[in-house]
Amino acid sequence: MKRKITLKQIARELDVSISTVSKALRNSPEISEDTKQKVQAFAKLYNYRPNNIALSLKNRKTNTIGILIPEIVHHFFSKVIRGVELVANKRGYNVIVGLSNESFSKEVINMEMLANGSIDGFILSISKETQQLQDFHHFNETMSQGMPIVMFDRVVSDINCDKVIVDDLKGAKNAVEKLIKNDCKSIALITTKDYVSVGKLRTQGYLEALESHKIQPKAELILKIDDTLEYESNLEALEKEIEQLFKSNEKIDGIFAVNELYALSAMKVARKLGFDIPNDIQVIGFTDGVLSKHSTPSLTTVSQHAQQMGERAADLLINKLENKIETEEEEFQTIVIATELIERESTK
Amino acid sequence: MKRKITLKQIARELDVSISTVSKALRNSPEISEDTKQKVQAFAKLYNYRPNNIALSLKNRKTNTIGILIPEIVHHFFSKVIRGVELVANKRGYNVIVGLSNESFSKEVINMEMLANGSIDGFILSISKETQQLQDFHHFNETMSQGMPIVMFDRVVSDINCDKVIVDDLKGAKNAVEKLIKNDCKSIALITTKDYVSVGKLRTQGYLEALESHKIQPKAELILKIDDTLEYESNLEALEKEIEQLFKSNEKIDGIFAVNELYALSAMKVARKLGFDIPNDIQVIGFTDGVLSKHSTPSLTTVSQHAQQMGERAADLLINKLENKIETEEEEFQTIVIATELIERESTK
DNA sequence: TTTTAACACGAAAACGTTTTCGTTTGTGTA
DNA sequence: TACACAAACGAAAACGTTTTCGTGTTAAAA
Repeated sequence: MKRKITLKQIARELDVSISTVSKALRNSPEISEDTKQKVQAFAKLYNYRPNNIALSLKNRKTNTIGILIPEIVHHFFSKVIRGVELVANKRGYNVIVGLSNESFSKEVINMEMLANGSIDGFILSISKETQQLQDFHHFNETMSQGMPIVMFDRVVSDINCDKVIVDDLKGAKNAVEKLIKNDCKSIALITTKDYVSVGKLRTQGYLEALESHKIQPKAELILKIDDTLEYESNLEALEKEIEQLFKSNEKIDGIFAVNELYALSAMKVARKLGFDIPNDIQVIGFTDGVLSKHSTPSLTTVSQHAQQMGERAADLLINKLENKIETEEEEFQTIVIATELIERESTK
Repeated sequence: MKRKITLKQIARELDVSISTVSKALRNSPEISEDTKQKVQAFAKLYNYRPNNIALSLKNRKTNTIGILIPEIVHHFFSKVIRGVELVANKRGYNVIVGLSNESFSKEVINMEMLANGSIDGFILSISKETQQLQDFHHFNETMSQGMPIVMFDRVVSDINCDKVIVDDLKGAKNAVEKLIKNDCKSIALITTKDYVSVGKLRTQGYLEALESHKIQPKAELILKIDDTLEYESNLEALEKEIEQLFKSNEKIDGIFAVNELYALSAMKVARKLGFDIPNDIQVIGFTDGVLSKHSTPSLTTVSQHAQQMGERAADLLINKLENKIETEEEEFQTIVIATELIERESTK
């Protein structure tokens, strides 16, 4: 087991100085052709590669970006990671992943671990608990130390940093308007409690769509789920709530759900109650998941272009890292990714 | 924007040496109580944290593990990552992610990037292209430089390293035996071409199950899909092939598919042809995906315990990293994770 | 022959730590 | 008084690079 070879070892073997080796390998004109050839040949033979850690220390730059997300077993987030990885790799960066598991403290700890030199900047989406607590000191501290942050999807408007978001409001509005155009008269909304920023915006989109078509929103058609619970393990409870919704509002003929699972559950319950989709009830979800595509009937959804979000976020961050012009009064961008309504079988 | 504070700065401010600061912060008995208090207070005030990169360089240890997988938008792999991250974090390690995108060259490049000091060891699952090419030099080179590797799921038996695998053969055999017990007389297999190691093993499990029940396997009941194509984009082609399978074998009453999508497609086609699941045809898939749980009917599957695989792999790697007893003739383990048949609606 | 300039290379600092091994000071002992 | 010894601290090396700034040698110019 031969350890990796270093400049020092090459220098000793060839009886030259470390500086000479370094320069020879970088093809410096200071070094004679003879020496260059000798050194380069030797380096190739022993498969020399500069040590990244030493480079990072010297350059005070790791060429690594940290991505901090609430959950990785999640179609949306993994697609974002793919986008980030794609451009990061293309631009010579590595990606280090931290998971907050929706917990505030894990988010803070993870940030601190990574902020101590391991990475050059952050791409992150904040945890639910952080959204509830409204405690953002760790973001501010990190940024005040000169480490740039790009937030995506779940962002916090009070913080001054680059952001990549999806147009939740407009996406939701379009979806609901689609239902209205398709002749739905009584459209229910299945959403989350309001502290989830995206849930709130999508709810607002629903309301605006109704309003702009002179439809009076009814409180009993809006079901707000408490999603601090893991959904996967609380499917039955969710389905019960939805069933209740259907039973107390018999005229429901359209459903807009703020995520995939709510939409799927709604379809399942509807079918169980004897409704036909899309003839009796039309359903639209908000997501980028696999379930929508493969469910029966397949689900019409508002696509968020998750991978593109990741790509844009990575480009934003790397641009900032490489243009450190140290211009005081820096400015931050917010990129809004347009949503797209993907029509499938759950709507007419 | 104040940069992170260093030992040197603290030393200068307090008019002591760097060594004293370092020792004071680590509570060395060499330093007087007075000085310790002074230094520690100052450090706390300025939120001093040692620089990870400098530590890595000094200790020749990064406390970071690299995970290299073919694809991240994939339920199985993301669950593995979650497992890895979980124990890595608990044991004080960070996780850096590389994606090969099923490409040999990207796998090699990613390995080389990370092997140059960025990480202490690898957890990986090899790409399809690498499996086809049977070119494993990069693994051998990496290991010969003293960097440990743990392979999971898609492993290569010729390479001597720690491995975490699922008992593909037995899992498949159990599944098929379940179908046999459920009175299936004509069981079809939907699998991949043989170069995919797991596909091959699962096929073998299918054959062994038949054999042990004195059932003669029929070539026409075995459909081998070329999965070099992205499945998602070639769904129709896949469904055509399956439809053909059904039409030329009218007596099929059971299906074992080596992954989720094949199973789902089979169900879809079966329904389209007027079969009832599970009464006319029973279906079992092999996977850990979300689709199985939420499809209608929900799919009986062989679960691979992906997260557990990740956890075991991480423990294996970290143990090796921390027990570097430099005993020549080191030995490698292969951990086999038992599969579990999760019965849902697609079987009786 | 002397001066100059190009050439080829080496020494050393720097990045931020930790740790080993002095060195100084003060105190107690012979 | 001389000596040993502990206490408290500092200098320096080391991890592996890159880069700046010498420095010595040689060949060309004066």
